[in-house]
Amino acid sequence: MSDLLANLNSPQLQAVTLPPVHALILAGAGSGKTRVLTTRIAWLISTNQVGPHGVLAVTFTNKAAKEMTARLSSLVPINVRGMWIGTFHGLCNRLLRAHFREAGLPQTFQILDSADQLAMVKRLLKNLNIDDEKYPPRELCHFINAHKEQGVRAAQAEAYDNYTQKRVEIYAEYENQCNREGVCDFAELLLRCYELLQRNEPLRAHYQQRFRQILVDEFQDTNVLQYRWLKLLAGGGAHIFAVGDDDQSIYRFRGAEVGNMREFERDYAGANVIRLEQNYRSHGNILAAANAIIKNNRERLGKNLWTDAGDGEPIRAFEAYSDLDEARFIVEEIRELVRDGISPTQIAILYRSNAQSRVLEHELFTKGVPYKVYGGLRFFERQEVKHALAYLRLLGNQDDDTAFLRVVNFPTRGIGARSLENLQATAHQINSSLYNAAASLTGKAGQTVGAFVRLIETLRQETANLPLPEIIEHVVEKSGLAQHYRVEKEGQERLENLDELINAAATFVDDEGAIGEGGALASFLAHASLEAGEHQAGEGQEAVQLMSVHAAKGLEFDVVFISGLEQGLFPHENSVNEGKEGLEEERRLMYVAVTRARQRLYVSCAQTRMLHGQTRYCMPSSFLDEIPEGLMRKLNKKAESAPAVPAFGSFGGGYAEPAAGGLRVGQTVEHAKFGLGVIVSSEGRGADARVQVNFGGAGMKWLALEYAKLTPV
DNA sequence: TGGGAGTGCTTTTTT
DNA sequence: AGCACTCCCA
Repeated sequence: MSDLLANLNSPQLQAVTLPPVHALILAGAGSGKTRVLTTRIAWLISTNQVGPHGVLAVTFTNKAAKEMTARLSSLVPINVRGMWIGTFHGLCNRLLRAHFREAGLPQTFQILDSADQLAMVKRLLKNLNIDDEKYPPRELCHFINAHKEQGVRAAQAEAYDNYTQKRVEIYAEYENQCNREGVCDFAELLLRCYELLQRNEPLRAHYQQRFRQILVDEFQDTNVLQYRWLKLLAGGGAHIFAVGDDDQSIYRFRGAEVGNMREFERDYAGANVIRLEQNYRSHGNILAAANAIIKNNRERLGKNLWTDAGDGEPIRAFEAYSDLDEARFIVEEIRELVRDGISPTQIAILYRSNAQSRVLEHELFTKGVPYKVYGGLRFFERQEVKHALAYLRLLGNQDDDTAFLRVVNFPTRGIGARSLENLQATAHQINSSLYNAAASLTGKAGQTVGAFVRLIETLRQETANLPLPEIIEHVVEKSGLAQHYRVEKEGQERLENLDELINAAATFVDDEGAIGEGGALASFLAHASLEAGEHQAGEGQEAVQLMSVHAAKGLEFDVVFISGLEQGLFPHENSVNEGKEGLEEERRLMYVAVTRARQRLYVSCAQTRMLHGQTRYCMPSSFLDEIPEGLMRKLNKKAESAPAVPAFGSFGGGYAEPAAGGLRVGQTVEHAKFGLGVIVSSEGRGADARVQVNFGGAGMKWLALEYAKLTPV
């Protein structure tokens, strides 16, 4: 016990040893959040205030859930296996599997990932003869998800105009289709689970009695429905221990509701609020910069991080001529750091958008620096893996039209668009799944599709009673997938991934041991949908880490480079256009980026950047101005290296003479209304001369030189 | 049926 | 620039 609580600081200790009450822990970056959370659980269990059985711990990512489980089992000698520690989606899935009948789902219901959802919406639009230009499928997905995340079904959705009315109708059709097929999208898992508990009194009472202590990680990322779900579960007198940091809320764009933190304080008026403000991660200058930046946000619960680690090094700032120049600078610094003995794994390059990684990768590759990029395509999202999974899904649930369409003609077996149109029409008529409609099909289509259905039947018979990995092996082989990739020119890697899928299944069976409701296949498929990533190869490799700022949340490194700090990129113009809220979210993102660094932080920007195949001229990010000068050391090159900025008119209008007043492309200018901007291009001459100016936040403008007053800066 | 050419989009991302 | 998607022709 004393071991458990040793080395906690006073607020941490206070949080961990609170009596069973509602509590909100405002945990700043690097303040020992995960430690407090896990120690709290361990303390509650080891002091017999709750059994492992009575704990419900919720996280957002599988990684966080795994880490919590691992740490917990090292803290207390209990079997953490059966404990309810997981992601919102994972836990809801578990609950729905256990009570599939009450939830109105087939036992082997399958989970649609975002790509599956999009495919289904597209299919629906086609069937309903709706113009997908007027109703873009992506927007519809967002519309549907946003409603579900607010707990709103199509039947309750409000529409004040015809356009929205139509979207609600599509939403309703989508719900029907999902029900017909017996599939759930991600948001559905939560909503379905919530409704089940709300509607089913005995079930609710059961879980309310069971979970006495509910702990939530990253509470600032919860959406409306998730918070309601928590409140519902806690409704029988359980206590909620919520840990979060409003300053690190960076998922508003996907429905996260920072307001939940204030709401929590209001809903549980007696809740204890404890602030963890001592940072154990970063040196003083880095922390001071982070604090100075986040201070500019108005909507905050208030919190100021401090450290007793000393000031440390100044923040290094670099303004490059171009993105390539910036990449060169970063890679040069890294090579020096590595020569000085810093481990490459302790060096991270962060960027706002994934597209920025390209230049950096190129430069790292050229200089022979090993690196690893996080983000991008995940294992279970690869096409060959999705194909294999689609066959497996059909074995488990033949009504899964998405899976059906994915593989009915892959590898090709002579089933063309014509046949499928017929099939879909028939299915629509007799209100059945495509699979079942196949029997009613006549002619050539009937034969080819019939052969496919028989293939699935045969596979089902042949694999019944086989262990999971062998099922997959058999299906991959007999479906023709393996042969297809064997023949394909670039198929080798895909074949390897299919082997890897079989391995993943073997590992899954070993790890999970117990087979959940609906058998090994169903639970493996759920696992594949819910845990699309984490399958990172070469984890322990000595490589520099490249990732988006979002992906870096929760991680820390000795040395961090924040690249591309340019107005319009970071903060991103799309966010800035969303107004104050958008800008504040970008600022929180910057805060997250800065607080990843332990010892040394670099911030850099470029005057020009290739974006979407075009050169853009940029101004330094306003966030750079928010870092106090005294904390920074500027490392800019001397002017001797030739500026990458072309002279005025060297492209665009073909205007050879420099314009009056020393204006040229790349020149920073000031405008009375739009503020500071950079000249991007020019056209015309004399009285017709116009320049295009990037004003960052105020946008891109064409201005006539004769009228607009532009002062060179 | 399937490949090649043409078209359009492009912030962040977990589940 | 790069990628996904569509369309059209052999």
